[in-house]
Amino acid sequence: MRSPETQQPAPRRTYTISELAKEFGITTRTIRFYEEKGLISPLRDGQKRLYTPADRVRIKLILRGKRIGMTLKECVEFIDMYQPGHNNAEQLHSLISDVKKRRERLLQQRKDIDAMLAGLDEVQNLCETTLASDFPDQPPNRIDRKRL
Amino acid sequence: MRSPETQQPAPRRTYTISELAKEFGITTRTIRFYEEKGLISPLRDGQKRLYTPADRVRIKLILRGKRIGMTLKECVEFIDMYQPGHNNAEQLHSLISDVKKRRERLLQQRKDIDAMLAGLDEVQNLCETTLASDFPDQPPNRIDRKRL
DNA sequence: CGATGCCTTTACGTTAACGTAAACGTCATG
DNA sequence: CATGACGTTTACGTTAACGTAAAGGCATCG
Repeated sequence: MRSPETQQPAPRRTYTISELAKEFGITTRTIRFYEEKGLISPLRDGQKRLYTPADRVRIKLILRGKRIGMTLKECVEFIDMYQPGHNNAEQLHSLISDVKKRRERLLQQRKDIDAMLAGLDEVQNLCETTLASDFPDQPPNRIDRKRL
Repeated sequence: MRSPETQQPAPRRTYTISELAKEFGITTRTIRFYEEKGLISPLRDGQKRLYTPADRVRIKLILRGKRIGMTLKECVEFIDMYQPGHNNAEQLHSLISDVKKRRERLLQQRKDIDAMLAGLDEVQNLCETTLASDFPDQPPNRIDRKRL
């Protein structure tokens, strides 16, 4: 054999549907649903689905999108931005325009989040100072002693 | 008259439903729906709804929550954190615990957003360098000249 | 006084994103 | 060879968040 120790760089693995479901904390139904909607296209071993590392990444990206409130449609749109496939100048300009819009939305969302985080800080401070002043030296695990 | 020029500090205004709808770019149906779900409770002038500045703020907060993917239920929960109403130590501790959980989620969301923003930057750079190298000196507003 | 504009309520329709159940194949294992 | 543990397809159910339409009240404008 020529050149031993020259195996593929590693990502020669595949995943079953339940492996991925478990890893991501979702159901197999959800993964099949994403396929049904064209978000992923796993290989097949006979009947059974086989997921490549690339499929796994797509799912990861989908879930990331969902966490910030994107619809599945928006998730695909976003993921598709990464794929080249676009060639001519017009398409490139259009893509840049899309990128800019997306960025604006993301920046707005980050503003929203920062505002909410600030609010949470206030609330927590208020709670803690109230606790410190109204219930000083509260021993932990004190039995419920209501009024008097 | 005693102490003239001593009127209310200003927020003596109210809003109609369509005023708010227009301001926030939503429909009156949406606003009524929020009321139906108990998210807001406007005053009435006979039949007609009258919204106070406080109502307006609540709507603003709801929309902010929605922008980052919160459900309406979550929006109310979040808004309710601001309201005092909680008195005893147990409730305060519980509230602090809730605040911490919310903060974790928000921080995760911000991570997600930052990652996506980084991705967008990459895509845009790629587009622009491709444009610069493949289509140098492209005059702006060139008339559509397809093939030859 | 009829049309227009804004408001109301009631109620059925719609879309997204799955959940849930039924009914079946396939392999390994006791 | 029955029994799980996993996989499959098909199909109907569900929830959230409104959309849309029907039918009507009240004021104002020309």
